[in-house]
Amino acid sequence: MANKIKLARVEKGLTQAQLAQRVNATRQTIGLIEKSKYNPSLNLCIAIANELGKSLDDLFWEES
Amino acid sequence: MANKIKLARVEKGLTQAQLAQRVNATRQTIGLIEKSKYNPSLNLCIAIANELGKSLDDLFWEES
DNA sequence: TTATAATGTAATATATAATTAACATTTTGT
DNA sequence: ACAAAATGTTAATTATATATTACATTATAA
Repeated sequence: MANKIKLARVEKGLTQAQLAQRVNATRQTIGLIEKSKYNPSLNLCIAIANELGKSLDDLFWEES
Repeated sequence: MANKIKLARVEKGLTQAQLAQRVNATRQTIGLIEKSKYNPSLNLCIAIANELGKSLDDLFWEES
């Protein structure tokens, strides 16, 4: 699940720091979201999705 | 945007309090999210979506 | 109308997301 | 191998989502 975000980021040719800057977050926050089971805010999720050209479902949804 | 959640909830025949209980939140939190006065956590968004039979995009995504 | 359920809303308290700073480790390029 | 960039990770602090309590207002049904 986390790797979907990392994959989308790398496909865009962005570092964690670059993505963080573009969504007004810190590198550490991006790293934690990509890695462990962080629980980010909806607004941050939306900003990340917009920046990576994906939707919320693309990055954060798991079919149950 | 906020009304999408309210609409989905009413379609399911649930009150704010009932939905809140099922997603381990409070009635007030649900009410504020419906009024889009809050920035809920991803986990809560996912719980709400699952409970209402919708996806994240269905409830929280706006095409930009 | 009257009672009751549902929702709105505000104050304070608590849990945790997110920041900041710092240093360690890994990766990448030369 | 070496240096630089990228990422990992931890501790302390700040910002804010969420809970709790309480009361007000609006809907719904008898």
